[in-house]
Amino acid sequence: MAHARRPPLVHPEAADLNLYAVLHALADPTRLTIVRTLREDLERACGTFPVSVAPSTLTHHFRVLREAGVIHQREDGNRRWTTLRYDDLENRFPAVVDTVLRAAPA
Amino acid sequence: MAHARRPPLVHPEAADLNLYAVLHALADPTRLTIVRTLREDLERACGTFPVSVAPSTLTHHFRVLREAGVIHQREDGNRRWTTLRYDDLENRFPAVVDTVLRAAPA
DNA sequence: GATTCCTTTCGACGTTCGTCGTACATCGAA
DNA sequence: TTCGATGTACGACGAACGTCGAAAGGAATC
Repeated sequence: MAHARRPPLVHPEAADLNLYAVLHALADPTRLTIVRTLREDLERACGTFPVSVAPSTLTHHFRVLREAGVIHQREDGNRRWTTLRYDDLENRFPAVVDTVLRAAPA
Repeated sequence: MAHARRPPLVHPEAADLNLYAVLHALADPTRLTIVRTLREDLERACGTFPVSVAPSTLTHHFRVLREAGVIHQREDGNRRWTTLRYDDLENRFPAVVDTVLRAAPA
């Protein structure tokens, strides 16, 4: 019987998204770079983001984004693929993501 | 010769506003309530906001907002009047304030 | 002067943050 | 089976956070 080798990834329900958690998640240069990258490319592996922090730091930022409901991650072999939960975010907080991205320095 | 009795209030230049500082400032229920109140009423005295924290905590939140460039405060007697720096915010980060306010729970 | 009101400063508290190094687990390929 | 690549978990660190109470300053009023 198949079961998860690693603790399963927890994603909040769309209805449970919290604006303050989302804003906090966006209020960091590394994390906002991740979000902008995902807004352009649909899906990415963890190691392929144009950020310059240690791998363990990157894992931390992914957790913050994931627990805030900003991103979704799925396992595939020893890779972890990440997508933006754009529809859920739009539904709960219309225009927030794009407005923030437009305001952010490139 | 007139001079300030209290340390003068420091406000960042409009050109120095930092998006991450602004997002962090908005990512707190008490502070976002202050911003929403100021978006409706132009100017308010410190003690007149519909928030329920200790006075010293309120002072802390005002400092966070002021140093992020979100609000402006001026002295008048023993009152401190607060306004939203809406034009400066719009200029640097168009639509961010209203989009966030629209997304926030009432 | 004395009093009262508005707001701040200070110090404290427990918590969370962003960062990292190290160690580990998993997978795919040689 | 061994190796390298990918990504996580854990523990640590200094710094900042949100909160409060106590004390104080300055202004208006009695």
